[in-house]
Amino acid sequence: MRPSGMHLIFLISHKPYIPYFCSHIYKKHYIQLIMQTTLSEQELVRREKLSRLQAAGIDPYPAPLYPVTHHSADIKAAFTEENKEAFSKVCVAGRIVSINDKGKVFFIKIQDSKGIFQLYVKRDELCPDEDKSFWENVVKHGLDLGDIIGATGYVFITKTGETSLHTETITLLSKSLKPLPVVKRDEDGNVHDAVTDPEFRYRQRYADLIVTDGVKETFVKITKMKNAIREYLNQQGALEVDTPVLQSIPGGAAARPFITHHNALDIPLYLRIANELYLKRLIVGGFDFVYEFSRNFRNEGMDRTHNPEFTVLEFYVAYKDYYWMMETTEQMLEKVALATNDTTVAKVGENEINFKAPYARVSIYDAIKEHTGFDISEMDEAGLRDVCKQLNIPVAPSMGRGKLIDEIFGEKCESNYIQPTFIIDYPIEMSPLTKKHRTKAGLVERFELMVNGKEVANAYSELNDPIEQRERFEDQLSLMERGDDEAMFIDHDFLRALEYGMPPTAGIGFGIDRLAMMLTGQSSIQDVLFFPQMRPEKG
RNA sequence: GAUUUCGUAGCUCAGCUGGUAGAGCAAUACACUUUUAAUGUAUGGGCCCUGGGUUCGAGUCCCAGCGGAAUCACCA
Repeated sequence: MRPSGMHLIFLISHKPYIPYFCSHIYKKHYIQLIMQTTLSEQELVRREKLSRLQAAGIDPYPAPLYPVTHHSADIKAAFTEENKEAFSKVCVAGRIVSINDKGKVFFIKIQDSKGIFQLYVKRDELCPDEDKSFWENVVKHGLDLGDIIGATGYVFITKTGETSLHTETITLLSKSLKPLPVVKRDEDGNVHDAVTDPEFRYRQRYADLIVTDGVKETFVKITKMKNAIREYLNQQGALEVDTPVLQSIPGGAAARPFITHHNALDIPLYLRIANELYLKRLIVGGFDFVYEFSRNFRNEGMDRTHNPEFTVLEFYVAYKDYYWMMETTEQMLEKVALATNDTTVAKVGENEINFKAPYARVSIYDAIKEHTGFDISEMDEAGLRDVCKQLNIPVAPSMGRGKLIDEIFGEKCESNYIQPTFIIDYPIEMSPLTKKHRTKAGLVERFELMVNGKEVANAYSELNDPIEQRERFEDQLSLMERGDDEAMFIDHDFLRALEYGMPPTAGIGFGIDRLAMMLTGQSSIQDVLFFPQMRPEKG
């Protein structure tokens, strides 16, 4: 039978802040969450330890800065018996990840931002006098896995050969009240009892970062990748810009938007599905080369390659065309891959993908001919429907010629392009913002970059004829009337901008999360987003 | 949205054809002054996801719900 204390309810002393717009249901849910948090045995033990530390005059959450001088990995890399003088006064800090209690000696491993480092903590060193209360109260009975501590001392190498800190002082910097999952690593580097539950890992990414090997490294790589992209573009003279996330007309892509409401204006607003139309307005305004890492929002399904919010890098360059853009793309990706992984080859599952330029260029008609045997270049909508039927591809009546071709390609061709490949010259119906092909009737100057069977980038010679752009928008409108809920709206302000005159321009959008997946070898988008979208936790 | 599958201690996981729960790590206590997945001894810890049903009896079987994952559909 548990003592009643085990059922302690964690009460908050002040009134919880509940946002005024919360519905009654959310309010109820929120209060339940706070009031019904029952503590586990171990959580209670930690709270008791906290009280005992405070009673002993130790502040478990001290305010002053802690003068850290070294990081774990730096000491391990630099320390030798010969230069030990340089490590005679060292101050480190980190989270306790293991405590090995040897009686009057503790081996405590702390994890800092660069790795794990061992503290050798001897009772008579910390408490040289008769008074051993600090040892008893803090080291022996006050510390837990997960606590953040600081330590000073000198570096040495133990009998077993591990570079360690001979500890002279220990300071508790933050008491941990919630036990972390315990993951053990043996001397061969094998991990035991790793946390594999995706729900835990994604919901509590903070804990995942502490406990799961390689997670931090993945995100560091992603930042490197983005930095390399910025560096490349900045060197080309590009200007990084910001454009609206809240838009009254969600344009630039075919997708279902999230809708929200602006109270003061009393109008609906949409979270952007793309930033394309705004970047082109800036080209009209006289910038030659602009880019933006655009967080886009699409109200569609989610799975291992789709998150409701995701990042697209778009850039637009005046006086260029899509051929120029292909060259720029392959040059940039080669450099970015190299900067991220020190090699142009990325391993994704079974496949080795080489980002070294140049990449193959295949027209979409050739791709379809190669993988299905059908030459559809001259076919009308009825012919395409017949081909889809023969290929067992389900189609909807709302689909026009362009969409049908897209279906055939997506179904039968896309997955075959493992190495980076430009698929070029798309049918006009599926590209309402793209310039007509200079020589091939019915096609536009557009390419998609396929890598590992997935679309990574989409680019074109931008349509800058305002009259034709208006007609293309109107075609979209008729698609909408046929029932295509992803067809584009007419953006009159964008048309007005084009009427002032936009130089010939090449533009591209990169799926940054997908690129991140490939360059870090992850197979799900959740593993390249710190906080992937999840269903709300139940109360 | 559809199908399949999973949900047991803080963590990783056992639990057979139904008989009201086990291990390792973590926790608590003790021992051990250079350990390394430390060790030894002892102890505590479970609304077996939730709600129904079948049954003398359900962690186990059935139904519904919640949550996760995989596959498919839509999309990047």
